[in-house]
This record gives sequence, structure tokens and C-alpha cells, in this order.
Amino acid sequence: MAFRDEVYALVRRIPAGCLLTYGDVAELAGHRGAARQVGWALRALPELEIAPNEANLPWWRVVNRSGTLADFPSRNLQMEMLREERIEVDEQGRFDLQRYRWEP
DNA sequence: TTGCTGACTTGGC
DNA sequence: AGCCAAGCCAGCA
Repeated sequence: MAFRDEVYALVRRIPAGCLLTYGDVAELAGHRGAARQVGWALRALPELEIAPNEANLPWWRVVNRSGTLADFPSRNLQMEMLREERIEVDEQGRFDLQRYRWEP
């Protein structure tokens, strides 16, 4: 099973209203410290012609360790999705990881 | 094959 | 709080 598919399998299990960091996903996939590859896997989604919503792939529930979003094309969409799931954002546009982090 | 690149993290200032 | 270097490893040229 490819690393990419391990990532997708894990992301699918994140409950609504919860968050996971790139590092968390990497460790759960058995690749501790390979956070960058998780980012790569998520970035590859549009190129794979996958419709994330229809594929039940809540990629927007993966954020970085600072509780912020990096500067990538779909970050605005991600913010919107998180807001719909009642995840609060502070004045600096950050999430409370202590509160929303998913612990399997 | 080697050598970059990168939706990241961590530890040390 | 921020900056920086090192580590990570799947693709790609």
C-alpha cells in the first residue's frame, strides 16, 4: 500500500469537528517525522481527479502544528469548511489544537 | 543513479 | 513570540 493511500485512509477516519496535524497523520501512518510527505499527498488530490467531497476525504481537517493554514490555493475553501464544522478561529486565524485535536 | 523540491516538525537560540 | 538548521521521504528531472 502506497504511503499516499495510508494517508487517505487515515484522513477519512477524522470525525467532523476534529483536527489532525500533518505530523499526526505521518505517525499514524507509521512514518514518524514524515509530515512533508503528508502535505505532498494532500496536494496531489486535485491532480488525481478525485472529488474530495464525494470520495469522503475531509482533507480540510488536516492543519499544521501552529494551528494555522499555509499559503496554498485552497486555503480559503479550507477555512470555510472548518467554519461550517463549528471550529472556532481566533483573531490571528488560528485554531485551538488542544481542543479540536483528534485522538484515535 | 543523484540531486533537488516541498499544504511540515522539532529543537535550539 | 520568532528565526534557523536539520530531519523527513515520495516524486520528478
